[in-house]
Amino acid sequence: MISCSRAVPRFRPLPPSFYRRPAEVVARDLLGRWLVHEDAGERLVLRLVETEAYLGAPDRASHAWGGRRTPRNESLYLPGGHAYVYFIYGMHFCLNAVTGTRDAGSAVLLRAGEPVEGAERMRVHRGWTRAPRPGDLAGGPGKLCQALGVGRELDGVLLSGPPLWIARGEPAAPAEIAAGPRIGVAYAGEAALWPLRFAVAGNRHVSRPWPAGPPGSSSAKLSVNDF
DNA sequence: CGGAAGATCCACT
DNA sequence: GTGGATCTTCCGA
Repeated sequence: MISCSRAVPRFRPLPPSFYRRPAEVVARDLLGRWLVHEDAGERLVLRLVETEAYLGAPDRASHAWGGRRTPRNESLYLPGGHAYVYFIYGMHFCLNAVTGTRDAGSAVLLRAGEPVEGAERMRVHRGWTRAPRPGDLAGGPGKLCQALGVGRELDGVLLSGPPLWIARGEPAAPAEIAAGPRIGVAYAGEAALWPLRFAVAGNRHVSRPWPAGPPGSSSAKLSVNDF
């Protein structure tokens, strides 16, 4: 039999060229995509519902602010399409997709996802004994990594195939994308207010309730070019 | 070399 | 809504 069995269209990875665009563009375009981690024969899949863009040197909230370069954030300077994983608060990991060209220092933080496959395994990873509620498994950057079993060993890997990649999935329509200020970056001054947090409007798996706005408004019209 | 802060999460009041 | 956990990393002295 001819080996034509390589087709895995359902989990076809996004190409590196997808990531070699501005972080705020990639952050929007990642919503609805599938984040896949394969480990020890088990496949865990999340549909991304919340992201944040970090713009590099000009962005005070970014680990690459002012061109800061240390052993810890070295992979943040890889070409777009690589993973940047870091350890924070003494107990959590956060996963980013690096964007732009080599040395740009820009990335997208993957903040929340909705279980698509392997929810039972994610529940075990997260330590839940009872039925989790929406957001319990991957409704936050630390939770997302714990649910998928992502740690520092994946720092710097290419996100275009096993063990960790992002697949085409079901991209969110631009009209259903909400934008707002990023979370946990108050120290960044004015940059903290830039509308670089994106989510699928109304999705129950986001990390936090969306900032109060006019009822029914998704602030989808907020332009990232306005600052 | 020491101190302080951190792209978080959870339990508790 | 508030505070504690927990420890690596970084910067200033």
